[in-house]
This record gives sequence, structure tokens and C-alpha cells, in this order.
Amino acid sequence: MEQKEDNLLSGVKEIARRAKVSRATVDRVIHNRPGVSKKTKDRITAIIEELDYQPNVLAQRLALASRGIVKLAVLLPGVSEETEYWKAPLEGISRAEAEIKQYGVQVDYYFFDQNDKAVFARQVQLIIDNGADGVLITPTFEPESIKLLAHCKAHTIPCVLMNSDVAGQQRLCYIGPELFESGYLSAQLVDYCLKEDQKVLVVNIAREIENNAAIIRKQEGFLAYFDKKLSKDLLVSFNSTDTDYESVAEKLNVVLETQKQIGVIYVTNSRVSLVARWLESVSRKDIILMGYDYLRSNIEFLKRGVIDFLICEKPQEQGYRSVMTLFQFLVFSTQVKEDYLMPIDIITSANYKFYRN
Amino acid sequence: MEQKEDNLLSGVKEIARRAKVSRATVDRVIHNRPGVSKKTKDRITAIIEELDYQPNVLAQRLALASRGIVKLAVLLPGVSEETEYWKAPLEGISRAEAEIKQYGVQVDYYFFDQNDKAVFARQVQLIIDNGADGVLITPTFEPESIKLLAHCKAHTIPCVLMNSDVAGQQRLCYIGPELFESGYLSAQLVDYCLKEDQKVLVVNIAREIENNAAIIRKQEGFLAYFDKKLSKDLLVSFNSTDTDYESVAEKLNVVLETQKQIGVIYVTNSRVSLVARWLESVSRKDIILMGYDYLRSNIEFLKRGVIDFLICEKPQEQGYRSVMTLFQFLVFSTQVKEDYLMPIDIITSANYKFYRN
DNA sequence: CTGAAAGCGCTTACAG
DNA sequence: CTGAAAGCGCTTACAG
Repeated sequence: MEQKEDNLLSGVKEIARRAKVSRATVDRVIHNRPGVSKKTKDRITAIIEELDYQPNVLAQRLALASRGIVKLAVLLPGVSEETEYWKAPLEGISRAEAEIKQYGVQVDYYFFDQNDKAVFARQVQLIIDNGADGVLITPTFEPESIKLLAHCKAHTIPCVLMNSDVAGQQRLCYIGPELFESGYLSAQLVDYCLKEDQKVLVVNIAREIENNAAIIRKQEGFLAYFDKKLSKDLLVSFNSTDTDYESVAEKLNVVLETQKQIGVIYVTNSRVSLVARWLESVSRKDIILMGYDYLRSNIEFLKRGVIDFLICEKPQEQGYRSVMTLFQFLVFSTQVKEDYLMPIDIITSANYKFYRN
Repeated sequence: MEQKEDNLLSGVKEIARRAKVSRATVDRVIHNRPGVSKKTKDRITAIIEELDYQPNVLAQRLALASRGIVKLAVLLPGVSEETEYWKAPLEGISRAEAEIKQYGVQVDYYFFDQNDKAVFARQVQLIIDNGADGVLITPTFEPESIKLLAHCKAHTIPCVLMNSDVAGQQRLCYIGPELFESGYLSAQLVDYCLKEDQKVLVVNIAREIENNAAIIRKQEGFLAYFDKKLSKDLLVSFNSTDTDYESVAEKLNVVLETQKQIGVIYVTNSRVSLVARWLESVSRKDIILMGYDYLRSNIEFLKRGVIDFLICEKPQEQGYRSVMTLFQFLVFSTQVKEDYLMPIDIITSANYKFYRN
């Protein structure tokens, strides 16, 4: 290793030396803070430009470490047997938390039950009461989410929406998938796999389907493709508001009995493993099965060839990125330009090994 | 924001206070450096454990900034009209460089021409002559690469292989795709798309096909799938060592004239746009086309529905991650556990908009 | 074997 | 409007 010398050429110190002012004054100009005469300011600005000064982020953060605690409130579904999906975003959030807690960021978790609107409402109130410098939410229930967004707006608290969006509301940004396109992509894959004279079965499995913005949006995208490129006549569908295996199996029995040409089944969420279990039990290896999310149970069926395609939108990264965005915004006043739309990944038995949430 | 106080509880300072020693001594223990009596060391170790001390990475790096320059040598194909692919890894490398140059890392670039072994050999010699603290290479030509690897081993210089691997050589790690699996996945996609009585055309377009480890490996994976799940009788293939459009078009004309049942064409590298151009010119919209890499020209054909699938392995991330791995290893002595195999991504006209290299 | 002191590059009260 | 000084948490010559 050679000795380095060139860093003497940049830095606040060098700027101060050239401008014949103190480092504090340079700092004021860099951060556009008041209290500097125009003349001095112009002189310093010129030097900054000339040197193409880039702040040392490390040093910035380190210096900031002495400041107060930043409180982030995170509202998302709790992880349970039935909702394993939410483990991934939580992991991403925890990873971000671990990275930034030494810079004085504290993350407060508020969990809710996707089947229980009351808990959601209560947690929203708790966030408002406890206070927070930044908020991250999964807006499962829209009216209550809007209440929180309004509160944030009134108190200029930045709020990141994750996983699904709420139309027409002011927020710092949305981080998650473009659900319509995700449904559209699924339909495209179906199209590639569909043989002549075959039909497609669309299955929705969720307790509150009409209130589930994600399912509705994905389905819209899916239908849009068929409308445009094929025909809606090829579609058969059913809903199951019961999410247990027996209920789903029973409905599948009926539908597959009457519809003999079903070649592909598309499940609009991560519950696809229920359908897989049924397909396996009745040994229908000829049917192609598609659904959502890199969950352990889904991957097992993928490996065995029962599930053919899983669509996945990097849930862990969603969590990580959401927290980091709030952090950057609050601590470094980093401009947030726009929403961050996740890639829509296609997983099969041949590439799941290399996938990273 | 609240005032923070809890950070007083951890940190080198606090450990030193409790152990009644200086911070320097604590530092010695933390980094397992010699020159501390067993008694003192044990006392300090116990306190470190008790406090579950986690070093502040920011402060570490900042303190290290005063040390010498770390020189990284990067050997990879130059970017040209014909090899646009290499822009992406280069971008990743530059991004990493920008992030870490303020910590005293200097990146020296050595470009070569994939069609010219002599240049490669010359650049290898140059790296050896100029010296480097860490090396990152794309081992396009194997014997010359092995020479460099041997030199690195002899001088204990860490070397990262990127994009393709060299078997049986000692190196810090390999960062890139599992090419066999990538070919296997392609075959699986083909299988989903193939209609009855259709055949598959495999096309290799490259100047030195027999020397191109990447193409060979992908093809092996592709064939393995057909061997296992379908039949090699379904395969037709040809090579073109000329990489201009006319040569490729001519061969395609001949093959497609004689083989009437071709339903899918699989191109083993990013040259797929040449085939796309031909397909478009002869208006063969019925044929499904698959190939590699998120290049501008490929994406154009993808949008228009001429190319159906592109396989992509995050080339930009490969570059970024390779440099960062060397950086972490050299500057923080971070253990490198194993190779990093990239995800194998599937891109279609429905999800390309959200893809990030 | 151990410690006092200076330094990494930036920020922030505080004093004037 | 401006500056001197202390501090963020860690590392490193240097002296003993």
C-alpha cells in the first residue's frame, strides 16, 4: 500500500483554508443554513464547485451520532402460521434497524391481524398517541390508513407505504410491487403454457376478498391480459373466503369435476400451497399451477413439480428499503424522488435455489 | 426527537473505564493483537462479552481513512458496440469505486478484447508488474488467468473471479452465475412453451465457441434438461463463428428452410438480437425466442414481442459486489465465506420495466 | 506490556 | 455574521 496524500486537496478543512474562513462557516454554506454574508457564501460556493466537493458520509453520520434519537413507527401484519409471508418484510426491517440503530434510530413495532380491522385501528391510534418521527405502514385497511396519513400530513411526519398503495394520499413514497403488472405478467406466463382448447382457473383464497386491494388489483391485471390477447371465455374462477384446506379442496373438487379442460390454475396470493396440496392428493400432474411468494411450503411444492411458477416481489428488500428511505430522509434530508417499484420475479424449480428475497 | 443516553453504556471507552485500562489496550484485545498480558486480556474479553460490544463501523472506517491507499486491479473486457454487455459490470464497479474511494481505495482498470488473447496476456503481465493489493478478473482466457492466479497465490494477493469461474484454482471467491443451471432453466422454459410436435433450435453465436466456457456450460445445462425430461431428438442446433448479421441470417435461412417444426429458438448468449432481427424480417411471429441479457437492443425486441424471454444475472451487481468483497476483505479483514451465486432472472415484456441489473 | 495524545472529516453548541 | 473548541467512536504511532 502506498501513502495517500490527495485527500488533503478536498474536505471542509481545505475549503475553509482557501476561503480564509472557519470550518463552521463552510458547514453553514454546505447545508444552506442562514447566517452567512452573501459575499462569503459566494466565495465558498465557488470553491466547493471548483473542488467538486463530496462530503464524507461516514464522518457526517459519526458527527450526527451525538444527536437525539429518531423514532420510527412500523405498522405491519404480525407473523403467524397462516401469514408466513410477513416474516420477510420484518426481516428486512430488522436488518435495516440493526444497521442504523447505532446512529440513534429506534424502531417501534405495531403489529396487527389482517382479519381484524379493530386491532389495526387501535394500533393506528397508539402510533398517534406515542408519537414518531417517521412512519412505515402496510395499509391493509384503507380508511384507518388514511386517518394515519392525515395525521402525518398535519404534523409533517414522513410516511412510507409498503407492499400496497393507497390512491390519492400524500405520503413520502410507496415501496412495493406494481400489482396490476404482476397480474398481467402471470397471465402472460399462463398464455405461454396454455395448450390448445385448455382453460384457466383463477382462484382467490382470502377472508375478505372484496376489501383486499392487492388481490383485486392483481386480478385486474390478469384479466386485462386475457381481454387484450386472448379471451375472457377461457377463464373460470372461484373465491374461497374460508382459508382452511378442507374448504378449498371441496370447491376444487366441484369445479374440476365440471370443468374438464382446465390446464392452468392461477392463485392470486401465497395460499397457492393449498391448491398444490389438493392437486397432489388427486394426482393431477397435468395441470400447471401458478401463485405467489417464496414461502417454505410453496417452495416444497415447487421442488416437487406441483407448483410450476411463483411470482415474488422481494418482500425482504421492501422492508429494508422502506426503513432506509425514512432514515435517509430524516437524518440526512435526502430527497425522495419517487416511488420504488419492486421487480416482479419469476421463480421455478430451476432457479429458486439462487433467489434472494 | 428524544435525547439519547444509552450509547454511553457500550463503546471502547466504556470497556476501558470498566477494565481500568486505556482505550489502546482495549483496541489490542478487540483486534487480537499481541502485547497484552493474559490477565488484562481476560478481564477485557469478559467485559466485551458482557456488554455484547459491537464496533461502530463508521468510526472504524473513518479512523482507517488515514492509512495508505489500497490498490485494486480490475481486468475485464472493454465495452464496445459489439460487447455492450460489459457496460453493466463496469457500472457496478464504478459505483463501488465511488462509494469507497474516500476510504483510500484506488481502482486500476485493465481492459482487453474478448477476441484477442494477446491483449489479455499483456494486461495480466501489466497487473503483475504494476502491483496490486487486490485483483478482480473475468477469466475469459483460462491459461493466462491461471498464471495471474498463481502470482496472486504466491504473493497472497486476494483475487475475485467474476462472471465465470475457473475450476480447481485457489481464489478469494467466485461471484457470478451458475451457468449450468442457467442453461437448465432455459430448457425448462422452453419445455413449458413447446407445443406438440415442435422442435427446438439451439444457436451459438461467438467467435471462439469451443474456448468459450460460458457458452459451453450453459449448453450443457440446457442439454441435461432435455436428456432428463424430454429427448435430445427434439433438438436442432448450429454454430456461427461469424457474429455479423448477414452470416447469422444466412444460416438461419438454411436451417429454418429444412426444419419446418421449429417452435422455439434458444440463443446461448446476448447475441439473441441478431436472430430477432431475422425473425422480424421474415415475419415469423409464431416462433418463440429466448436468449440472454438485458441489453438495449434485446429489450427493444422484447417489447415488440419478437424476443419472448431474456435470462439475466444481474451483471451490474456482480461488479459492485466483487469490488466490495475485495474492499471488505482488505480493509476490514472480513472473512469471505463462499462464492456468491447470482440469481437467474427471467425477463419478459411484462416485467422488464421493473428489472434492475 | 501499557497509556497519553493526536487524528479521521464533519457538526454543533456557545461566545462574540 | 463568524470562529474556537469540543465531540462523534475508533485507531495508531510513539514513548515509556
